[in-house]
Amino acid sequence: MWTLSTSTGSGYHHGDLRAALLDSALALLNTAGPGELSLRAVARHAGVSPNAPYRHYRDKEALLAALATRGFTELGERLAAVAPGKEPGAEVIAMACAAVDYALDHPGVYRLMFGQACSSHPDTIAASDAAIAIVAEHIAAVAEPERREPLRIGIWALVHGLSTLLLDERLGTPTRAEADALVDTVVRTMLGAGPERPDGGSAAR
Amino acid sequence: MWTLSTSTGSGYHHGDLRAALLDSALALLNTAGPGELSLRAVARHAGVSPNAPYRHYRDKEALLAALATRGFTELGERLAAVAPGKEPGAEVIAMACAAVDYALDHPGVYRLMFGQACSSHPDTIAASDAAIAIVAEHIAAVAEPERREPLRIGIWALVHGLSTLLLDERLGTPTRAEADALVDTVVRTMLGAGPERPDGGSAAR
DNA sequence: TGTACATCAGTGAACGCGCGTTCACTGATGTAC
DNA sequence: TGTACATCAGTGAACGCGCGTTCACTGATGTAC
Repeated sequence: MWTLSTSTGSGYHHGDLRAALLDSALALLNTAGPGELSLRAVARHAGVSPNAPYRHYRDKEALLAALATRGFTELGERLAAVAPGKEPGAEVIAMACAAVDYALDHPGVYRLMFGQACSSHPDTIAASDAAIAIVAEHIAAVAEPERREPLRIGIWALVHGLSTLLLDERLGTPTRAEADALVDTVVRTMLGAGPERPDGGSAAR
Repeated sequence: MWTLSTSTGSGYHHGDLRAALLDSALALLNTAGPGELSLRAVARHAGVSPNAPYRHYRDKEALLAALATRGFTELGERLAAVAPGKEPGAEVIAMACAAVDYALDHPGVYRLMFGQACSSHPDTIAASDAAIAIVAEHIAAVAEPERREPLRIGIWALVHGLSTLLLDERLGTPTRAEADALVDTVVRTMLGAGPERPDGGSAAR
């Protein structure tokens, strides 16, 4: 049985090239940025001839869009998985940290997701909107109505800014733990929460 | 008199190719992102043969580094030009807006400045540090010492995030005036200032 | 002032490269009888 | 159960392209005498 070939199964000639190509692209993207990524290199990495990808993706752009879509879906899952904190403000801070963590875990995909290239594909946009909605939902629970929209955008921008500055090594070259601590401190400070966190302690707003 | 050929003068064969190439690169960069920019295209735009640039820049990277350096210098000038507001917090907000404005005025160069490519060249780093120092200086006048560092990074990240989200049309496609208003509101909200600004009015912290 | 010469900014042709994509194909898999 | 056939995932060669960079050169400018 072979329905529409998602990442399950390992059947035919290669197995599941469609998924393998996505994995290869992800791996290569974490080495060089999108734009430097070539379809031929993806095929090479998957151990397949340069034109094999065309069996599964209409062109290079389609493969990148699929990868970006997967990225937004995974990011959304991480955001949704943030455990509800004791105080509502703590959740927002945890989500901010989770988002930066995602960027640090998948630098290449993150750059692709927020780059210029992939704003077009409808699937990607849908996945992106879903991730944003999760954040918006949590903010709605924390802030009075007229501050929600600017807060949502501001937090999104803060997180995105921290992610890209860290990825591009504009904030030095901290270890992962140092980066996490930095993000926590910066987000708490910006949101007006106490600068320290004696374990689950004093939260925002 | 021809000292070391900065952007002055219009003398020899072309005039001042060194500066003209920078201008061409800037113009092209605002159309396509860095990475898509080719040295040949820059030469073409400047009306010159493909190898003429090598007379003035060692290679493509050197030209991009020079452009990024110029970008950071101009950004620094804008930041330094922010008129002192009545209240100290207002200055920081004005600088944030000025920085986003710079990004919107020079999308291509901005992307180059903060992209992965140009973190290496010493001149670029120096110009970048100078711009950051200006912001740090103003923040020092506003916040108590232990909050300065996270505030500096947070504001930098917020501004950078807003800039890139706007440039990549992740916040819709606002007009310039709408974008300016959005930035003002978001920055004020994030910094805990009043959401409205009845002209030079209620400022931050 | 006039001429020979040095300088050096820009030219034109060429190199080798990797790219995205298309073409006709091959060969393994599954299916009908 | 065995055989002919359809399907379709992947191959190998080739296309035209623009790229960064190097080479030997040309021709305008400035300078020494």
